Amino acid sequence: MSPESPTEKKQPDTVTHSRSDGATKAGKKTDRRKAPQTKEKILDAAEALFVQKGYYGTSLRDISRAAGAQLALSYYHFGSKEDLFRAVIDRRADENVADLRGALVRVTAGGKSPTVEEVLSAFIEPVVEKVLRGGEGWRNYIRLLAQVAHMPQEESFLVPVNIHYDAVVREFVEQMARLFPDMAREDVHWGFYFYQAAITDLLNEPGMVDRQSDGLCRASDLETIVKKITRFFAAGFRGIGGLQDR
Amino acid sequence: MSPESPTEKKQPDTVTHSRSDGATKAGKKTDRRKAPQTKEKILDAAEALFVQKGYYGTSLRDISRAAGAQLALSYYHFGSKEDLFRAVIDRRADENVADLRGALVRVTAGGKSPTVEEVLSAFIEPVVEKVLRGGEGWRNYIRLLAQVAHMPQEESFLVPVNIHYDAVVREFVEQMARLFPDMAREDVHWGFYFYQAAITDLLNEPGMVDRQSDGLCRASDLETIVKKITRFFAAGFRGIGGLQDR
DNA sequence: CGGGGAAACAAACAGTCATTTAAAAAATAC
DNA sequence: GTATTTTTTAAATGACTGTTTGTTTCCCCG
Repeated sequence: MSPESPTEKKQPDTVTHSRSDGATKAGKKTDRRKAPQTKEKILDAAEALFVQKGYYGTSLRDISRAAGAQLALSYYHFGSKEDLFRAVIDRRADENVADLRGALVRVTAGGKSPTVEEVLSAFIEPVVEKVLRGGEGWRNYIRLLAQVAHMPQEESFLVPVNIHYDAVVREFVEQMARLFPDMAREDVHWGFYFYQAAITDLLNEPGMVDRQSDGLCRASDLETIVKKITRFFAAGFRGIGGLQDR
Repeated sequence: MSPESPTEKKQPDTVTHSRSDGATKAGKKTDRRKAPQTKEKILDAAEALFVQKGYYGTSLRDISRAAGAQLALSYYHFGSKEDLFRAVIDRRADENVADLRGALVRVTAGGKSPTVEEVLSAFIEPVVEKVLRGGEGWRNYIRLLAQVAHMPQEESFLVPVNIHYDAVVREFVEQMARLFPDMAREDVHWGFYFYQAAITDLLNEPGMVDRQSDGLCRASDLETIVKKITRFFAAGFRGIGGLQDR
C-alpha cells in the first residue's frame, strides 16, 4: 500500500541466505528469469538426498531445508512427493537417453557392422561420461537411476521411470541380435539384461567388489571398469553366439 | 476387568518346529513352548513386509498388525527396528551360507577339478532351490537379501548383513581362480562380481527383463534362468581366461 | 502355596510425516 | 499507474513414526 515500500523484510530465524543473488545483470533485457532458480534448487536437493537416503528415507522437510526453500514450495511447484521424485528423473532422462541413442547410431553409422565391444561400450560410455564430467548433479542422477532399478517395483509411481529407457534398450538389443544372427533372440535379451544388471550394480553400490577383492578391484575407477566390463560381456556374447569374431 | 479380552489368539497355521531356542544368554534349560511363536511370527511378518515395501516403507505397527502381536513386543524381543531387520537376516543367513559352501565343496570333492559351469551352478542352485522349495519364508528372505545388496549403503546398520556372505564368496572366487590360472586375479573378481550382480538383480526385480523382451524372457522361470545364466557367465570367464576348456 | 521371571498388554511419549490453507510479497501484464 | 498472475511465506492439520513406560498375565520352580 505504501507508495515506496522500503524493503522491510522480516528476517526468518533460520534462513539467512540472501535470495536471488545470481547474475542479475548480464546485459539481457528479458529478465523474466528470476524465479525458476528455486524450482531447480529443490530438484537439486531432492536429487542429492534421494540418492543418499532413498525415497522413504528422505522427507520433504529435509529437501526444503537443503534447498533453502519453504516447505510448501515443493507442493506448489511439483504437487506431491511422488511427483517431485518423477520430476527429478524427468529432468535429465531425455538427454541421457539421447546420449545413449547417439552413441549407438555413431557405431553403426553408414550401415557398417560394429564390433561387440563397440556396441557394449556405446551403452556404458555415455553414462560414465556423465558421471565423470557431468558435474555433481549428473553424478547423483545416474546413481539414483541405478537405485530406482532396484527399488521394490510395487511402488507404482516409479514405473514410468524405467519406461524412459526401455525403447533405447530395445535398440541396443536389436543391434546385438544383428551381430549374432545365429543366437536365439531370447539369449540376446538375457545377455544384455545381465549386462545392464552389472552396470546398475556397479553404479549403485560400489562398495561390495572393493570389499570382496580386498581393494584389488576399485569400483570407483570407472575408466578401468568400462574396459573390464565390455571385455567380459563381449566374451560372454561371443561364447554363446557361437561366432568367433565380429 | 473383563476376562475375555478382545485380542483373539490365532492358532498358528504353520507347524512350528519345536526349535530348541538357544535364544537367551546362557545355557538355560527352560523349555518354553509358548513364547517362541510370537517372536517367529514377528520375524515372519517383518520379512514379508520389508521385502514388499522396503525398510523405510514398513512401520513397526504394520509388522505388529500383520503378526497379530502387540506393538511393544517388537521392542521387547528385538530392541529396535534396525535390530529387528538384522534379526530377520540373521535367522536364515547361516543356513543359506552353509548351503552355498556345501555345494562348492561337493563339486570340488576329492580334489578333482570341476567345470566352470559346475562352480557357477553351485553358487546359484542352492539359492534357487530355497526360492522354489523353501516355502514362503525363504522366498521372502532371498528376495530381501537381494534387496539389501542394492540399498543405499550409507545405512550402516545393514553392513553386517553383507558380511555374512563375504567369506563364502571369497571361496568361490578362489575356486574360479584355480580354474583359470592364467587369468589376472583382478579379472576373476570382476567376473564373479558381475555374476553376483546378475543374480541379485534377477531375484530382486524380475519385471524388467520380462518387459524389455516382451515376455520372451520370464524371470520367474528360475529353472531356465539357472541354465541361461551359468552358460553365459561360463562363456565370459572362458573368453577372458584364455583357456579353451575345463 | 507363593515367589520370580519371562511374556504380553495398554497407553502414552515426543517427534516427524505429507499435505493444505490463507494471506503476503514479487513479478508481470495492461 | 492499477490489475492480475505467479511466487513466497507462515502456520496448522491430522495421521503416523519409533520408542518407552508401568502394569498385568502367564508359567515354571520351589
